[in-house]
Amino acid sequence: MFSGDCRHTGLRMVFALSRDFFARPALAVAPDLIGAFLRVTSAEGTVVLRITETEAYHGVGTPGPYDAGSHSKDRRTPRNASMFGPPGHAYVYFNYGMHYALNMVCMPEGAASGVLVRSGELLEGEELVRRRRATKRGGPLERPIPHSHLARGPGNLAAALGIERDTHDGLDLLATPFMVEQGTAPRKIASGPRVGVAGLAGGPEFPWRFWEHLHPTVSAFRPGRNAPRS
DNA sequence: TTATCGATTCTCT
DNA sequence: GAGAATCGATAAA
Repeated sequence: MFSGDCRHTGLRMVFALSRDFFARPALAVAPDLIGAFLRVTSAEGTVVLRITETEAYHGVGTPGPYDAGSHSKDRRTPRNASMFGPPGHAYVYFNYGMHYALNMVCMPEGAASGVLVRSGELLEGEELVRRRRATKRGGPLERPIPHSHLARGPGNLAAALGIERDTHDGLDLLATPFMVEQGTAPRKIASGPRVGVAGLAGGPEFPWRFWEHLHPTVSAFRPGRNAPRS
């Protein structure tokens, strides 16, 4: 499923994912993104990580069961507008009063669908990420963050990449400052209920979370309120 | 190992 | 005004 333009960046050949890759339901895209590389550039520098955990969210216009856990389950609002935009763009939202989260928009324009990028393995830019994480915590850390936890969980991943709604919501993922590239295939992909999603949509009927089996960067599972246990 | 709780503010009803 | 696609610390088991 990996395809796209080929170009040279220094010594490395880079295969950017294609627009068509994202023009599918998020449920199909989410497992295919495990192992892909995500590159984000800013004035401070570049961070590259390998995606190890994703979740699919469907909204209006996307085939499949009604997804009550999705921000775009019923209608377009100012917050979720990017989710209805063209595929291969970013949907960034602010949550719990302190965290940003990054989604990759799927399906053709007009239909709402997105993949939440939950965790990644840091490949480049560790020093910058450590600085950003320390800044977010309001000062020097009492204990250094383990390498595998630097982009573990959606809030931490957004902080590691320096992503905020004002600056990144709606931007193209296939152009600077983003770039989503073909990566290295995971050994094994596991799936299960989504994290923190309330009700039936957070239960085993919706195994819409995907991760690389046994990978240390994958975040801990937390059931949502009233989510049925399997 | 698992459970609970506080921090903090946006979004939608 | 209620609840939220979270995180990390601390308490309990």
